[in-house]
Amino acid sequence: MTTLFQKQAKTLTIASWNVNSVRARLPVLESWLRLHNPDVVCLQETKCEDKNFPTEVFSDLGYNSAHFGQKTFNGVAILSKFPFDEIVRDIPNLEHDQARYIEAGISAFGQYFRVASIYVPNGQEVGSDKYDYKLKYLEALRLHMQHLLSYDEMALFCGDYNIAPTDNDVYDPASWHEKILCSTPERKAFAALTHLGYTDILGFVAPPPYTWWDYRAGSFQKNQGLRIDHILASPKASDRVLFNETKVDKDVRGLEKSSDHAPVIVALTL
DNA sequence: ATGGTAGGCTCCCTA
Repeated sequence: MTTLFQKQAKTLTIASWNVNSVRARLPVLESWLRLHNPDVVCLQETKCEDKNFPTEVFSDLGYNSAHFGQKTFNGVAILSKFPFDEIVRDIPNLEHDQARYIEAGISAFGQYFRVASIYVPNGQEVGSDKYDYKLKYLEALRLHMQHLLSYDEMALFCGDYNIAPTDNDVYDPASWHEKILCSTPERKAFAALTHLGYTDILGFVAPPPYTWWDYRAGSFQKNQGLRIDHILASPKASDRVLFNETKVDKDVRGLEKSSDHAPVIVALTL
């Protein structure tokens, strides 16, 4: 028997998945959404313009969608069972170049929270122009996340950060030593985000769950993976995280025509 | 030092 004054705890599930082309991934993505039915989904590498985003497929599954895309490369989206109160495309005060960041304010069960879907540049090779761009991008992201901390909200920054935070997140640390995704400046840039006060939610799972396996050389079959997809939670959000329901859905990576990344999933109690 | 696969799109780039 509940009273008017008793609040019922609700669980909110949020998933993040680099799908490596939303249109190529539709069969796998659609069946995965039907099976897991997460409340909010952050997608990266949609690889299409807004006009080609399959909005109807997701609305048929009960999702509102917000997409920020471009032709051929990059592209990020947020799907939500709850309506969007606010949508921000691109990191504010960053000169627009590539579609890699979208953020939404969402109200669920009478509570407001913020979710961002992020696709950090890969960087290609340490010392390259693309590597410099990656580090600049991470600094702009840090400044934005620092600013948002002052809002004191529940906030989740989900996506493909293209950084393995420690050697524990790499199948063969010796062969990846100071290579792209693992170099010290990249790791310092990632640590700078957690040092702001955000929690790397998957970092508490043991053993560290890999989220990406190269398509090449049978990496998945040999479990030669890296943990590069992350969910960073603000203090108010991390207080609500159900850590035993935090995971990577490795199974879907083994399906035919799947992405080279697996989805990461977190649950919050509201 | 290089190759291996996948996606989008053009005979190559990004990952």
